[in-house]
Amino acid sequence: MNRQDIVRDPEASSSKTDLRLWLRLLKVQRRIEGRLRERLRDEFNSTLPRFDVLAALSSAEEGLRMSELSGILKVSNGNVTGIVDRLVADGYVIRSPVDNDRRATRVCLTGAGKQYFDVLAIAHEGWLSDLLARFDIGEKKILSPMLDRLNTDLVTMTEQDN
Amino acid sequence: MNRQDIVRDPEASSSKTDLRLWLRLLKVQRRIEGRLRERLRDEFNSTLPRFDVLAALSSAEEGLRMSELSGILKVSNGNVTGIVDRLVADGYVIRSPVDNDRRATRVCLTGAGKQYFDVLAIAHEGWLSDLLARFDIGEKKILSPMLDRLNTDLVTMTEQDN
DNA sequence: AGTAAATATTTTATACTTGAAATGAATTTT
DNA sequence: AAAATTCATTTCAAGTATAAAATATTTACT
Repeated sequence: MNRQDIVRDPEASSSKTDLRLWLRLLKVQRRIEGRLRERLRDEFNSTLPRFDVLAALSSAEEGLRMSELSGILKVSNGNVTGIVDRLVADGYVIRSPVDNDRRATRVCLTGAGKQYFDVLAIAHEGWLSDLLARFDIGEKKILSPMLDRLNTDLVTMTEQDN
Repeated sequence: MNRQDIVRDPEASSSKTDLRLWLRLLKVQRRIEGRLRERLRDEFNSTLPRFDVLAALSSAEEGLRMSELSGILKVSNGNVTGIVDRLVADGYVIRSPVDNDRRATRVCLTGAGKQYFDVLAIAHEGWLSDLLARFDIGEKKILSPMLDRLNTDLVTMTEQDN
């Protein structure tokens, strides 16, 4: 069975199907992300990367190290440095030293940051809820765990952390 | 039925479910995109935005205007200007005037651009195929059209073009 | 203890991205 | 036709993103 045969058989060759699947996923992701970014900008004069950092910190009672933040958000260290710099300037987060390790920095929400994020989070959840309102509830129940399995498979393929 | 009741009823309140769905989609998208970017950089010293522009042009026999490009890729006009600038500098695309409209610019692949993209496209398809290899084939068949429907619903909600 | 290796973060260079303003050209209105 | 509007693109300012180099610190090894 040579390459030609593989390509002619719709069952055996899934690479075009895979490509289409990826492009569709990307299209959905871009549309949702674009909408969320637009709302954050227009209604809160904020951005998605800022929101992501605040969200990560808000689920960490004791704050997070810079490297934990970049690990959770899956972005580079240097990137987090810049975003945290701006959030510090705005008074929403603070950097503090870590006991017994002077290399590391702990980043925490300030009181103002907590208050601010609580408002953002409710709005964010609402926007998402609105965006997905027309999508069939039954399909959601299938799609969500399927994406979770896909992610698990990807983790296996890429041999990285979850 | 007040807000508390809604929140307590797992069927009636889907905003948490929607949030989880979005976060899962995002996680999958970031992982795949990260991998593709890594490969493009390591194996071809290129980037995803460049690839996207070349891909769009490669399906357009007569080339595309700048605004058509940004429309297809769903990125801003100014963004496309920069990426095309670099592709022109590399000799992969050319800008040419459009008859009867001196405001517009047509962007086309050069011969070198076509050759280059053909190589990239095959590699790209292969990487994707590898990444999705472990994901159940039956699930793919369900997931792909479901994402398509989700996109359609989103288009309705956001009242923009497809 | 003293050196080497590993770790956490920042800095740097470059590229991508947006939204808004600016420019130049075509179309519509008066 | 002149003026106003719309349109296509570029420019600009600010923010986001990566990879790689630099810095500072900690841990491991001898």
